[in-house]
Amino acid sequence: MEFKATILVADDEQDILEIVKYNLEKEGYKVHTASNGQQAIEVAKAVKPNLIILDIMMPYKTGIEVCNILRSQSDFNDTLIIFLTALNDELSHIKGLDSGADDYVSKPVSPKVLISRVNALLRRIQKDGDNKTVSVGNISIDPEKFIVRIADEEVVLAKKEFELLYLLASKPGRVFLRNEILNLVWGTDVIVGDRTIDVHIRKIRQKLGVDCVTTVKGVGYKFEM
Amino acid sequence: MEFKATILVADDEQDILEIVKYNLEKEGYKVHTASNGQQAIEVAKAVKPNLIILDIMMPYKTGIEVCNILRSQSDFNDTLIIFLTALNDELSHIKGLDSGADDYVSKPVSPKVLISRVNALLRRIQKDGDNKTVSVGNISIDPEKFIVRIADEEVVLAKKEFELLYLLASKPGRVFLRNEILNLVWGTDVIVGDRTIDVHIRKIRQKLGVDCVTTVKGVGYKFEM
DNA sequence: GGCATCCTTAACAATTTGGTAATTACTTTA
DNA sequence: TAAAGTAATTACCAAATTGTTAAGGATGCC
Repeated sequence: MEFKATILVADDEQDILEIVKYNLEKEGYKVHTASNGQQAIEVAKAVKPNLIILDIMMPYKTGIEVCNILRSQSDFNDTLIIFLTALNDELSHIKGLDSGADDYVSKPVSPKVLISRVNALLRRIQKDGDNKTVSVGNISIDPEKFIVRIADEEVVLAKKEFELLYLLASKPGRVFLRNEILNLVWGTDVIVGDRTIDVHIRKIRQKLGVDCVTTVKGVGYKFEM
Repeated sequence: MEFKATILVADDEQDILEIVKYNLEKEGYKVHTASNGQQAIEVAKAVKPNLIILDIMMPYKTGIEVCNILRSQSDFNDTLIIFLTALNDELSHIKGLDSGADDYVSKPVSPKVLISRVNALLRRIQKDGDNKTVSVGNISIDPEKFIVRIADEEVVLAKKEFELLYLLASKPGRVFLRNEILNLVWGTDVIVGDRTIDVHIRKIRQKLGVDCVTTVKGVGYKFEM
């Protein structure tokens, strides 16, 4: 993955949008922006960000409304939400958090502090074992060297095949839904047909020779020995 | 679960300790306390809290030190840490978060806001336990791996069978009306005949081999050993 | 440019599944 | 005990899902 995470920033003040965007990008995040509530929802649906920084007082829909709408959709269960707002009273603070947000930050705030808070939240959901070699049974998968070994025998996989296998093997036994696979291997912005997954799975099975990828009909695939 | 979660509060000011403890308990949390850094570590190891509220300036060990020590132990990977401190400068704020804490709150803070923040953090963690393995007797049902085990023997169920069994087993002993089953497994917008449930129940019983799904005539079905 | 490899898609085959109907068996009630 | 209501069983078929193959465009390498 190229970016650490994808973040959507929604604020109706252009200045703030730019400052925040600049600082987040400097930190290695992929940043999208929206300048009102309605737009925030649209962009969120389109790019499925990992985290959303929301102003509260915005035209069309307030941040609170946006938060409520997103929280009511299971697609956004894992999406972190930070309110970044000039509203500094206790009640807003509590209302913001209780509406399902993960953090509430009052303006003005230094970019550094904001970044630290973003990092802190994302740290929690960051995938463990990011670039580590996975070993299951006599199969080992090394994402750094891009090598798969079966009983010390080297197997050459193409990029997508490798990524797919690595994903499945990163949590042996766990079933990955077709949707999850699409999101995690292909990304949310690429649209590929369902057969594509099958074909790659087939190539993996073919090349590995060992039957270690199991189909769970109607659900997805899993890796197991 | 008796308590919503277990929380450790560490502060050297007795007043604060009591106020925070009182408010957290009112909210349904199990609360332990410590009045210095060293003690905080000991209590943490003893009770394995879900969340720790740490003052920074404490005798023996500062909150930052406590945080670093705990974060270096894998036992406390999932333990949430909130700094609650009078240090209000930007640098402390950043240092606190970057040392691995999940939130940083400056004193003075209203108990309500603190509670909201605690709730917000714990909400995240508890969501993870969403699809968790259900175990009753020697049967375990793991929705992540999509596996049913009876005394370590793996049983393969089809999707609908699995969903149905998982529903029943999620509340052992509780009777699910046919209507409930239809709504929860098939959804409200799908219309299927009554016999359909029977047939799936039958397949489950057949595949499991153990008689753990009981018919309650005229009412519905329940799971029990 | 020519060649090889990779990714994706389309088309079709193979398989699994989920649902229904028909029949039988069981329970409850009158 | 008969009748009515409810559930179990069986077998079958349609729909959904996945497997397989082949082909074309894209990309990179020599």
